[in-house]
Amino acid sequence: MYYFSKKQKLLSKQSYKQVFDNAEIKISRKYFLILARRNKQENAKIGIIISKKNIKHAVNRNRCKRLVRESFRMNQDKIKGLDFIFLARKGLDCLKNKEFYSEIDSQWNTVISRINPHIFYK
RNA sequence: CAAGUUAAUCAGACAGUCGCUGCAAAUUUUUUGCAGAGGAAAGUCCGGGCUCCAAAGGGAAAAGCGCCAGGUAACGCCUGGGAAGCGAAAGCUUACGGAAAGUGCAACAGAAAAUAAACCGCCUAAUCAUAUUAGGUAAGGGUGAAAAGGUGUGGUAAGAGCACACCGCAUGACUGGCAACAGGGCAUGGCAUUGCAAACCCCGCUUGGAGCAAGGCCAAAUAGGAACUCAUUGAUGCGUCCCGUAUCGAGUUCGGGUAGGCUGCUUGAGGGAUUCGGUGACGAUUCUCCUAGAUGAAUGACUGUCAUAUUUGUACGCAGAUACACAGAACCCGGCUUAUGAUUAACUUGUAUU
Repeated sequence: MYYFSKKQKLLSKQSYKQVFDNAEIKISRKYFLILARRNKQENAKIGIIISKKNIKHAVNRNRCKRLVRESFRMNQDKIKGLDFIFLARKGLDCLKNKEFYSEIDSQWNTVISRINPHIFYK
């Protein structure tokens, strides 16, 4: 089952800091930046950061968050045991939903390909 | 049909799959059921509730408001009325108290900007020879945002409320109105009081401060600490100042409150309907409904059908594609302001037809 609860979120300042300080993978694209780091748990976790500077209206910020979360939810079994931080850049809110998904879904695969030598999953 | 004015309503609908937040129930950790953004949730510009600050006291200062009456928990809001202004009209707009309490300012231009004044002009007199000096004048010219009532007749050296008629203005009574105010009616006055109070100011009314990160409870760590008794007149604090007022130093006895969690938290000046009162804002009455509570912050995604708009292809039956405004609750209400897609109704003006 694909579900998404508080277990899959980064909740505290410390856990954010850990990912920022020792990010093993960086994926930079035009509209966003993904940081990733291995954790010692089974779940994958994600934190989403969208600043007011980059996306002005609260409606669009919420929409981006929800779409990123949805994409993460559908792909989470591929990327177990990793902590992510998703940073939005300017212009992310201009994408339509379909374009949005095609942009992000492909990134999970590149994450796997980079991390694959180090990790085994059941 | 076109242009405009004023109100009101809606914010695509339904079904399925996966997911999130809260509540309830079961079973015990997973299921099932129910509920889950707005008219502006926005700007944070006003006004309250609620909470704490020391008993939230007195005075000064400061700030806000300002036609009248009503509504309201309250307001800088709303309703009705008055006045002034804008518009051809429907209608709209207004910081709309006081300038004879005092002070101040009025750029440039202009002769002069407020105890009036005299550049050109007009008139009189003198000199002198067509200009100068002295006086009178406020009709004409020019300047300005603004120039000390207007028009006409009489009058005069020329003129002037100097006099008269009409209009305007001021004051007083009277009439109407709760009042602001109104009155081509009455009396008095020859006209005084130029404008600016969004200059100081005066008058009237209002205002203590800070905010749910308020505040309360449970509580790892670490240092200060709390109660009682004794001593004392300087410091600190009460978020503008003064008055006023609270705390402190020593000894004894007790304990402490940051991370984190819980609470505050959603039943309320609540919504809907009926009847009654009121021009209306609104008030009263009875019945009925319960309708988000997140906290690295839920309310989403995908698919299908129908509906709306645009557009492409049309065999005029339809088929395909695209789009669907402004915008996201954070303690809660009442307003204001700004953003914005439609639809409907009433009214005004113009045109065409009958």
